[in-house]
Amino acid sequence: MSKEHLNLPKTAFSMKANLPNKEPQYLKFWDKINLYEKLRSQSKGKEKFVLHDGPPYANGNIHMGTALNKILKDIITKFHQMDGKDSVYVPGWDCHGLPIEWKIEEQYKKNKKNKNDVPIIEFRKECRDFASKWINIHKDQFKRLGVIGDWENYYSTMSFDAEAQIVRELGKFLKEGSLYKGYKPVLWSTVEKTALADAEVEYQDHVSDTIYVAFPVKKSNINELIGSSVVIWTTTPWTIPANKALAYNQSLDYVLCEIDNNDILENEKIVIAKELLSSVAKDTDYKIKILKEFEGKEFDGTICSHPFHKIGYDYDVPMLEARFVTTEQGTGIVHCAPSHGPDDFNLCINNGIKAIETVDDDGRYTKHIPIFEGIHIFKANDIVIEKLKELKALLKNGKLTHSYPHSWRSKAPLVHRATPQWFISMESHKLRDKALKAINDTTFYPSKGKERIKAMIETRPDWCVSRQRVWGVPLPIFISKKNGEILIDEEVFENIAKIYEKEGSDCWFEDNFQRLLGNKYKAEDFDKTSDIVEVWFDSGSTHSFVLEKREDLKWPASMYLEGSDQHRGWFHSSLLESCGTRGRAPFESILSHGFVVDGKGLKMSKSTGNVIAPEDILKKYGADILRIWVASSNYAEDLRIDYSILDQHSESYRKIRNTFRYLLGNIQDEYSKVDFEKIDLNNIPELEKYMLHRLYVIDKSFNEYFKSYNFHNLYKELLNFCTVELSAFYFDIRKDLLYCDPKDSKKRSDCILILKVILECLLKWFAPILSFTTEEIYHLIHKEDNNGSIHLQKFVKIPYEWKNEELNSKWDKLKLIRDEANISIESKRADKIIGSSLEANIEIKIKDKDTYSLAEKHDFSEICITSSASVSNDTNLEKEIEITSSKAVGNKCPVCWKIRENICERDGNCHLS
RNA sequence: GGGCCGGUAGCUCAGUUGGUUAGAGCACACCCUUGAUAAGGGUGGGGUCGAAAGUUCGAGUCUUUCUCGGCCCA
Repeated sequence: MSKEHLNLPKTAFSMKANLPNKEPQYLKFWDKINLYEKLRSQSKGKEKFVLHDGPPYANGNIHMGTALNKILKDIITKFHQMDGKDSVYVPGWDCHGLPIEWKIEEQYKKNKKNKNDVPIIEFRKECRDFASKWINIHKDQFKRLGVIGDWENYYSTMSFDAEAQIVRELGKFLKEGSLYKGYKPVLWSTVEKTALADAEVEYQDHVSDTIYVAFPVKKSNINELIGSSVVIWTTTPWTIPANKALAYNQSLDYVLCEIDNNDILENEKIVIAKELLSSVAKDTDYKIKILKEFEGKEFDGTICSHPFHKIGYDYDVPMLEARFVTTEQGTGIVHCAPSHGPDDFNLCINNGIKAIETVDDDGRYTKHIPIFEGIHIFKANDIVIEKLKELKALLKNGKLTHSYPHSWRSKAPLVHRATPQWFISMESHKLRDKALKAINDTTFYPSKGKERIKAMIETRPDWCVSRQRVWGVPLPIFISKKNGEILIDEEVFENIAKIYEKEGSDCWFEDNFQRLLGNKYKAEDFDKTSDIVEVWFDSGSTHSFVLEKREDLKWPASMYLEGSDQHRGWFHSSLLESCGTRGRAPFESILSHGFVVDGKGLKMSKSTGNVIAPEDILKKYGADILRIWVASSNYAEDLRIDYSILDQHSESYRKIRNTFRYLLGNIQDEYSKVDFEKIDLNNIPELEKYMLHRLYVIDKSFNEYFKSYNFHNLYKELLNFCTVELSAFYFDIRKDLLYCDPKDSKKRSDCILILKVILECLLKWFAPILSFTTEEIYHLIHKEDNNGSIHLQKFVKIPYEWKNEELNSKWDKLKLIRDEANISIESKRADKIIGSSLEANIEIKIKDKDTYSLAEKHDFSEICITSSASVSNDTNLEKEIEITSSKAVGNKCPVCWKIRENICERDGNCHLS
């Protein structure tokens, strides 16, 4: 008997995947057939699923986080597409902003060029070119991951229509009146007369004046405090005139004390933190006696007077609870000048105290600072100290050398200074309430995202949308020279937008801005602001210039999908922008994923040396392995990755690949579509019927998992199906039939039919994840469909009739018997009595009558792959099942390799082929 | 420092309202097979569920503290 007479598997589907080399061919193919266009035209009129792309910043190569994000988006997009929707994905990029400006300035630095010598428009052009360059690089990197989208017509925040629409959006807030002018501290250089970004700051040692200042208590729930003074310590005496509040920590203990020299202060009793008592005593050289101890939380409701209350500073200075107050230095009570520190600003704004313009561009006190107006802040310390002494408010002064921010350019010390900024109010037009309601109307995956963003919206201050930079959309604000009022006229905003649509926003920076104003107003009557819009407003508006503007999309989006940091970023800004302008969220659902960390759960960083680049993975494993990693990881938590984890996934991939290979080999790559509805369930073997039931069950949970975006369980289900139910069970049992039966026997044909069914199911189930491999298989079995693609297919519809719970529970029992048989065979194998299971005969004894009557109808030599099997009933058994195996004696059939005493009916069966 | 989240076998993950001896796949070990062959099958070992305390007849599950890690804020 020669092997040619057997029906051995034969397929062109290689065992070795060679993904890194093969995948790029499919990228070219998708390009060639214009897959994206095909998908759109094919699904015209179908219900839309729009996953709106959160724009990555067009700067630097992609990293694992971006790869994860894009693959996850692609998997979801493909799932919905195959589910029968028109699932549209339009990628986008965020282009404006400081990091790009910074990159260009760095290049200037290298070339010894001065930024101030370069015209703004030229500088902006360089920024634009820089962003364009990275968009193109990103595009190729994202495509390589197998992501299908409208790469030709992507969106960007720097496109002319985007810049125009951003103006229109701001116009809506201006018109409504929720966009107002306020003040906020920024790091300011009085030398360069400009605000500096964090990246432009250098820290150097600096000698500062230090002062202990007493604030008389005016009102308190602790009676003993009346007539005492709360003492603060600061290294910036010049900010004392701008003081508006004091901060304490409710979890610290405080003391009321008496100091030995009662002539120096207005009040002889002082209040400081208990823990800092000795350091204050040492610092000031006073003897301090404790009169009373109390907890920080008792400060609640306490109001002090300003140390200058006698000379016109007669406002209340409330004591506010703040966690940033520590006992590292000072007195445990911190002086707050909302115009001169970010902590101070935030604490005060949350308590209804706004920052004002206390210091002008040159560094001189403004009219809001009585007595000191016109004095330069760098010369003010001595004057302030003198005044404090005079008014008996100074406990002690000294000097301190500490690390202090300086300008990287001029090396001059910087200050926090409140500058005019533009804010969107959270309250004036109920933006906070609208946003909170919108959160409730949104579905979150995972659900914990809801609480996270809710907590932020509940407590966030007004949204500052202005920045003192140049690479961005200019704030479309004109201020009347006559009365200082903002020009609010929709016609003007629309006029600007129309101009931007044609030529972009560069024209804002031209000296003559008459044409921006149109004919209605005269340029000479107005000042033009020089601020740009902060980039979160840009990206928060993408819904308006992408979702609303494009015919192929819909508003609101079906889903926004980003890393969990975007609860404060894009989810947040999009929510506010849309609630402010349209009263609802621009998304129906939000899916947030965790961060990529290394195999130990630590964040990736260059210094730790645990960074893995997507490029390395693509080269070594291929995109499909990376896609498996995405699908199999639980995105609700952080996602671990290292080479051992990838090795493991690539092992699983091989298992899946070989499952396909078995299917393809046995149908000899000759696939024909099976009409699921037409399978005659009463006319196929029970095992095949059982497999159809299994397909039904898997499909059901597949759909449940997909609908809840539970991919790691979905993937696990599919992988287990391949491993446990197919490879180790069904395929193993059916090898005998497939290899040894006549090619056209009824039973074998039935099996082949089921293999085709399984192939189609698996191929489609895996397609959104294994985008390349499933395409390879699709083309192997659809040679007629040259320009087709697996990604143009729909998921299978499994007939309800395939469901057969009764059969399922029956086979659960039969499988238990099979397990027992394997254990019995294994013991004989260990004793070297038998090798392969076909060398065994098994004798099955069953205690339970019902189980016996169920089992006796089956050929266990087939189920257990042995040469023979007997089944008998023995109610006297101790165990439920008892199986003895023995070495089969006789002749090995050259065809089916079963060992029989008689000649096997398959021996010499020459009509096999 | 604060807010939110998490820590279950080497790895990826299950573990319903607290209820038998905590599961699966992969990996690993050993064996078989050589007709899915750089494949396939079988058997098996492996976990003080991050730590401690508490509530309870009973805790992976509830409470508190601690610890490690992540994101955001400061």
